[in-house]
Amino acid sequence: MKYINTVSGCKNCPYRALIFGSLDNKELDFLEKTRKEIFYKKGDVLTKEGTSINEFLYLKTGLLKVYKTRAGNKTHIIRIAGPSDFVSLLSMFSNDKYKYSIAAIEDTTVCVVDSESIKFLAKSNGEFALELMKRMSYTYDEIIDSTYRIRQKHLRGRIAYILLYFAQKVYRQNRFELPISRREIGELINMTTENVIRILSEFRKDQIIFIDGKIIEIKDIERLERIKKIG
Amino acid sequence: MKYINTVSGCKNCPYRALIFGSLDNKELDFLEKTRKEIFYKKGDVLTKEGTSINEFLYLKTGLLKVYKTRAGNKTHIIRIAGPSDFVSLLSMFSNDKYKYSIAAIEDTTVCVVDSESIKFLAKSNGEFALELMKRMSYTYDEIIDSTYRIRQKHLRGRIAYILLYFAQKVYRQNRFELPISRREIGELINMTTENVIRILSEFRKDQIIFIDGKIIEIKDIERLERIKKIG
DNA sequence: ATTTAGATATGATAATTATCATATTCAAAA
DNA sequence: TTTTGAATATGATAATTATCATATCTAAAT
Repeated sequence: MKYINTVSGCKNCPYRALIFGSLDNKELDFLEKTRKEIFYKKGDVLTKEGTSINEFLYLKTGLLKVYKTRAGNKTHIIRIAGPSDFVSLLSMFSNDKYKYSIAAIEDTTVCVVDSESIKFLAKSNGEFALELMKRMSYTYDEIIDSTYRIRQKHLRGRIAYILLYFAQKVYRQNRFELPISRREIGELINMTTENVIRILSEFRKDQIIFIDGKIIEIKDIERLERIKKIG
Repeated sequence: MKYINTVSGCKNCPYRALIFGSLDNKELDFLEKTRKEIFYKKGDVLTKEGTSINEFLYLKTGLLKVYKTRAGNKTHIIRIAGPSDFVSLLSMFSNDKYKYSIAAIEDTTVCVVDSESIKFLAKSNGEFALELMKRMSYTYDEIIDSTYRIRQKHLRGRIAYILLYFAQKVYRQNRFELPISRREIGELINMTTENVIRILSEFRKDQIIFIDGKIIEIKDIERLERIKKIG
């Protein structure tokens, strides 16, 4: 991680409206007092499950994974978070310890403000509190939805789901570089590493995708959509 | 459903401290203006996914299931909610439509207040807003946690999990009546009805449980705990 | 009282997925 | 450069789970 010289503050931040829309300039000044902008390299761990929550994280650029580690070192990736996701909203208001770990899966820039400042503003500004709740609830609902959606699919359907997720939601391109390993894909959509590799190979043989290491190109998106739906 | 004559108000409610601890008497009076107490019989549907959220529900006695219906009439039960659970917190602040359906799986009494009143108080009373967030976040975290915990277990482990859940968390007795059918158990822990029945029969043959229709008695709790852990 | 639909029950079989074994490639560290 | 460990890859097999078939039981509706 590396501190970045802050170029511009919250007031002109393109993401301001997403969550800080109800804060006035005075309140933003208050937030900025504890604000830091931090750069994390791919692979860096931002927070670890069980450690104290002191900061409110706010993703500007890059990609993070939110995950949980269970007995036997088994890891579940709960979600992938991108710009405009409010990744530390989870568990921040219910717990003083992180319930999830967060790591960068791409080079990432985050804004960090003191979590007590956020709580103070939530207390004093009801509009802001409602905005936080809205965001939080939306984020959680998405997690639950995708979990149940994935669990009813077969292996091929899950791989189709995750490839389309990266292509459509994250990179908005049919050709992209996977930010995570085959093992991590398995941790995200609940299957073994071998089967992730196997199904990807199947898709390659069926000319649905092109693979070169972590580079994936979707060649037959209709077919992939169909596989996602049925299986 | 049936309206109940309100005997005592929020001020003396045993659950007041759980979520309304930060509201003063004046604010409680405000809430009580729209407050109704409603009785639902087992099987009654309280809310349906997709309909407008107008009320804030607050479970006093009984048991509810929170569920989602997918394409092909496939149902997922997201959670079982009991007294002191704040069942309509989910999606209330992110959406004006329910994201989940709710039905009574036992005779149930709920308090209902206008959702706009709750939002008004959240806006004007920051402490209350934080309490709501805390509850909401806690509830969501529990759902996510149990989902991931269940999905890594085998069938026997899942049945052990759900039996111990009812015995320990819901009824606090080794002998209890299942509030849901075998099919619904499957919808909750992700397995087919046949396999739910089969594993229950296995447990009966192994003298781990006694079964008489919906009545279950856990005879060998240590063994069940072990099955829950390993499988 | 009879019908009927749904719930419970069990066996046989098919489908799905994990595990184990082994090989190769790749990238980081010595 | 060599070594080493992790990631990718593929096949064979075992384990797990779903599906299909069929039967009985139960409770609600006629």
